[in-house]
Amino acid sequence: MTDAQIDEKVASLLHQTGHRYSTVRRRLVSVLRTAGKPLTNNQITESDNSLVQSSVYRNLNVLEQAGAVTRITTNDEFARYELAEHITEHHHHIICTNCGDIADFSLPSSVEDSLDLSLRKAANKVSFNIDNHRLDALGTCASCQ
Amino acid sequence: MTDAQIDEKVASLLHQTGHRYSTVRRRLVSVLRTAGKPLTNNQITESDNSLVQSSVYRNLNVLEQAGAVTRITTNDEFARYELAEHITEHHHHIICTNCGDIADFSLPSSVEDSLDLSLRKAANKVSFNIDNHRLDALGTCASCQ
DNA sequence: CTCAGTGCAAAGGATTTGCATGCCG
DNA sequence: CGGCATGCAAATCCTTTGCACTGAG
Repeated sequence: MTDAQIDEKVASLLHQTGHRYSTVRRRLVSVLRTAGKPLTNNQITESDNSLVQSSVYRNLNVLEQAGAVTRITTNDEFARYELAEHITEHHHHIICTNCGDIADFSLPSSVEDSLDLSLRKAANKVSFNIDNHRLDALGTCASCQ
Repeated sequence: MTDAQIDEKVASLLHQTGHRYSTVRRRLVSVLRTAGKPLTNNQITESDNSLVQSSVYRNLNVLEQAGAVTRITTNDEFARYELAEHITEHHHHIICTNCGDIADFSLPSSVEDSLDLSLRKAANKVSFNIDNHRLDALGTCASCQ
């Protein structure tokens, strides 16, 4: 998706939920798009220091409810945000268990498919409805090795 | 693993790291074993109200560093703990996105194997060393549907 | 104009820590 | 005994919220 297409998509999502695509929200989307990986609130305000902590939190929540960004948690104490998958595409994360840094990756669709099938079977047994899955690889990044 | 075997294993892990297998720690292990799914600090103190919040936190950290329990985070605001996989066995979680409740499940080993292989390939591309993976299914539990 | 959005500062809430006391090895 | 472990209360720190002001439509 091009930058313009992303903007259009996010604007549409926001308007559908009765929100404006304000300057701060545009900057947030821009930072997340450029990063290409999930960012903490701190990483966001460091990337663009015109942004204020509380506004970032508030707007990430708005964008999440609009379906434009996704909140993810690793095992450290910070929540991270990335653009939603219908804006980027389905992917997974490699998480550094030492410093918390994240890289994105994708799986062959054959693997995704057999995974989906197995998940659906497993969910039946415990009476859950599955909407989605989340697969993370845990290890150490290049600079922590 | 039988209860006695678990106790022995945990005791060994603690002693190796210079800790005692105290009464509180025994109760913690007992609660986690009985639950059969990851619990929050609150769920733990509710299950055994002889346990005190701060001691539970402190001892979960000790047990985690000893390798006896694993800390996991869903997308809600609470950390959860379960017995480590070399005490139970490799498994995954189905997380209710509404109430945060968790159920355990396992995958056919054929699926696990192809997954592992794909993960290793993907990790190479971004110079990560993979230790482990984490696969969660996200959906709604029976009582939230 | 008007109301959603913003920045600042203060409040919330899960988790951690200091300290005096208790108890295992 | 000696030091790790515990309980209580206070402190931390990420995140949320109240409020007065600003700005988009």
